[in-house]
Amino acid sequence: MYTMKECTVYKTIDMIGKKWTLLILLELYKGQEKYKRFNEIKNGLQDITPKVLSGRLKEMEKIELVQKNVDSSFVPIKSEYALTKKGEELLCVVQEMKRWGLKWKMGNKECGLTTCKECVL
Amino acid sequence: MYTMKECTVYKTIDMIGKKWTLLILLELYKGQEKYKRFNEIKNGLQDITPKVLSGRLKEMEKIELVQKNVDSSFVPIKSEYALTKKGEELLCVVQEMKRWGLKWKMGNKECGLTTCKECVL
DNA sequence: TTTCATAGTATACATTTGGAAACTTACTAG
DNA sequence: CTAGTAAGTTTCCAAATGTATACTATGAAA
Repeated sequence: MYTMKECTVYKTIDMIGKKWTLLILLELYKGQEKYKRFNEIKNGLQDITPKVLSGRLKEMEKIELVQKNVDSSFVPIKSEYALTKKGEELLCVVQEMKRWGLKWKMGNKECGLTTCKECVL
Repeated sequence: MYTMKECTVYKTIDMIGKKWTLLILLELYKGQEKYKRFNEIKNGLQDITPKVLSGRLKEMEKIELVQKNVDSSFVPIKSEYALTKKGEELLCVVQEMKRWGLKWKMGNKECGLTTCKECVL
């Protein structure tokens, strides 16, 4: 018999539906550099606490949305995070959210690009 | 100064990011009838409790994703829910999730249609 | 020697969600 | 009178999640 848990959408939401996950994804996408450091992400997402960010990044690494590189030859140690292909392809979900959010105005002006790497809105 | 809370994506996730919201949306979309009754939705989403469903439907009505009609001439009372235009247009987000979920296989076979109104996967 | 920075971890606590189960109201059917 | 149904509500509890604050290691700089 059919169960909810077999539903693709259900499974997907289960993977990416937690608070911050998609916002971290978007933050990693922004800017011109592929890799971002822990504190860069943290500062971009102002309200996130290191505990939560650290937790989410680990989950995201595990399900292969994010790839982590550690360079311990640096002092202080240098950790970098980037989107994987799988993670990058999730951006279309974020873009649809943005498109929808802009259309059903929530006080924001449209920058014109749902795929803009620069604007913050 | 710029705050996270002004971000369109952030605001959108805040509105629709809670557990069950998108699944209820999808459930309302399924089938041939525009309107669905409380217990139909509940049965479609097996694991949802009436408390949670009731709560989500109210939130969704408030932000105008869902339209509710009550016909109290019926016995027992008849409540029906349908997607609004605003709600319907959120389905593209769900569709992108489905597309992504199918591409990065999670054990499901593709039905071929991300917009299928019938299949459960 | 004290301070600073990075990239977190640890601890304690508060708040938010969600879930299970029983209960409610109104009317109808047997 | 009892049972049943629809559409929830209520209560209580557990788990997930978030927050604040402090702390860690390492080495460089002042």
